[in-house]
Amino acid sequence: MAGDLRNFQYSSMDSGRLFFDPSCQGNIMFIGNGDPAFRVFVTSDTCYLPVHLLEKSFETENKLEPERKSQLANKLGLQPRQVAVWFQNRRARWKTKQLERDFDLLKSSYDSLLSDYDSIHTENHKLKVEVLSLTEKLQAKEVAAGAPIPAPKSDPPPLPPPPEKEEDIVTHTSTIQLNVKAEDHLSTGSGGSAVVDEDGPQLVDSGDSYFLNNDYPGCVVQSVEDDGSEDGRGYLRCLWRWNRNNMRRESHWAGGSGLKFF
DNA sequence: TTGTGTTTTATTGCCTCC
DNA sequence: GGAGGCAATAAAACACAA
Repeated sequence: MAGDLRNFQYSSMDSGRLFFDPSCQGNIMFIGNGDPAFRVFVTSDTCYLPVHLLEKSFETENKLEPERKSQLANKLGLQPRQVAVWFQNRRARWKTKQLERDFDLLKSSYDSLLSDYDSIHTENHKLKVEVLSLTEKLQAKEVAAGAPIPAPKSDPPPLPPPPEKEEDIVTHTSTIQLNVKAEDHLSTGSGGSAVVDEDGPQLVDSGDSYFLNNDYPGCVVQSVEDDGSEDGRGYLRCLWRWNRNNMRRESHWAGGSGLKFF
């Protein structure tokens, strides 16, 4: 094959010596000794290795219509089937990468939620301690004034300390009885203050719309009182819950929509 | 040099759409 | 029924550490 060797630099990764083939109308060169498998496409300002040409085409459209397949195959000196296979494998690689990106996004979202959970849990504990302290002060004041003292229904046991690691949260959460009923939540209305359920220490609503609910064991539930639909109904929605073995949180599970209308 | 892990190319079987 | 897509996987090439 007639021609000469020229320096080639496509990028920091792709460089070397090219065999320039003047018989190819000046726009195709070959890496090394001219093996057609290593041809390079040259425009006025850019060199394309075959894979670059395929990549460029893939960026434009990741599906390959027959006409474009034939064009690429002709240009690259490949069988149309090889071009099709390349696109197929390229789509598979893209999908894998996309899954990795999605996973990273979900993980950062999960970490953020976990952080929110921790701070809410800490705040919850502080408020409970404050309620107990104020209750004791009130009782002492009533004793001093000679007023009859209503017997407390029960002394809520102290909450365990807030979890610090994900594994701790699993254990810790399983120690809390989730027995606040939806009515309890709804009856707290717009007061916005933390409420201690009279059966125990499960507090749960700070007046916002996230709480624990017996209809959804293990769930953190959101109450949506007006979903914007014409029927005017609201609904409860399980935002996430611990899976069966309390090993991890899950936001979707088989067997239900996670919605309960009221 | 060799064992091991990764990447790329190609094949197979199944599914969907026209 | 044929074309094309996808998932799974085999085979070859390649990279790299011991």
